[in-house]
Amino acid sequence: MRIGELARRTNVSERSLRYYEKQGMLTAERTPGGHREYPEAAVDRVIRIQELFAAGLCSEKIVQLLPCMRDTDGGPSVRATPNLVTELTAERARIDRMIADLIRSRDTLDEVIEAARVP
Amino acid sequence: MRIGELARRTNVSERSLRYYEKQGMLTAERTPGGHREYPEAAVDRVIRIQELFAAGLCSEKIVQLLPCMRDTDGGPSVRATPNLVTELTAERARIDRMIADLIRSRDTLDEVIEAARVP
DNA sequence: CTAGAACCTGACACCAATGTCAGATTCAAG
DNA sequence: CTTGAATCTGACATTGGTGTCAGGTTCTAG
Repeated sequence: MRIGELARRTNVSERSLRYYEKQGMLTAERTPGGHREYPEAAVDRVIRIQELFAAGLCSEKIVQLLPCMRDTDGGPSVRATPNLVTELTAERARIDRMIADLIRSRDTLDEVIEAARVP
Repeated sequence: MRIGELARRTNVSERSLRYYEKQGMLTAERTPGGHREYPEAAVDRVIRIQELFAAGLCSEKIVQLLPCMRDTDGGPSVRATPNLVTELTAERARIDRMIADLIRSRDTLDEVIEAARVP
């Protein structure tokens, strides 16, 4: 598929898709004229990338991580180096703290919302 | 307490504390010479602010939200307006999605970490 | 009184993903 | 072939919280 369709299906702007490519997180074949041609699996990949961004990983980490992920198409996955594992473990801890924070904030919002609802 | 101690105790830079004040999220008495003097409750407040930032709320929303929060010192809290409640409800939904995303990303990391650990 | 630590304001820089625009090229349908 | 939609590259702007520096003032221990 081409970039327009990928953008529509993933809800990610074309701008961002090109950015992902430049960062090495996403690759595409090219038509003779130079237009990008994506495989079906790109949809899942882009969604994964977005999730990882949302989790606070920078593109550099994601670049390292992606080849180690079991893609939905079951492609062969690279084994993470010990060094990468260390980094990812730290990221995991950070994500845990993030989730805890979010839950506290959600509780705070719930309190305020509830207090406004009931006299 | 003064800004240095507050910064140390909350792990938030003095720079950020001054910024919070300028945005109207944090107030402080002033000494005759102009130095900020914070009450003990400021510690909790700053931590709350950080959590809300981490949850993706912008300072403007936080400004509206703060007076509606039951402070740890049990101060009188303002009732959220219906309009604010609507906005906060949307934020709450966003936080829920965020948590779901984070959990998926954490699972992804776990998979990669586990795959690297076991041959 | 004094020295050094702490604080003040204001300004500029940064980050990293994304938005946006311009001008040129390619694609696909008629 | 033509034409309009889609895509290309490259450049500049934005965002919002934070870092950092400069130059000056205030505080406090001795």
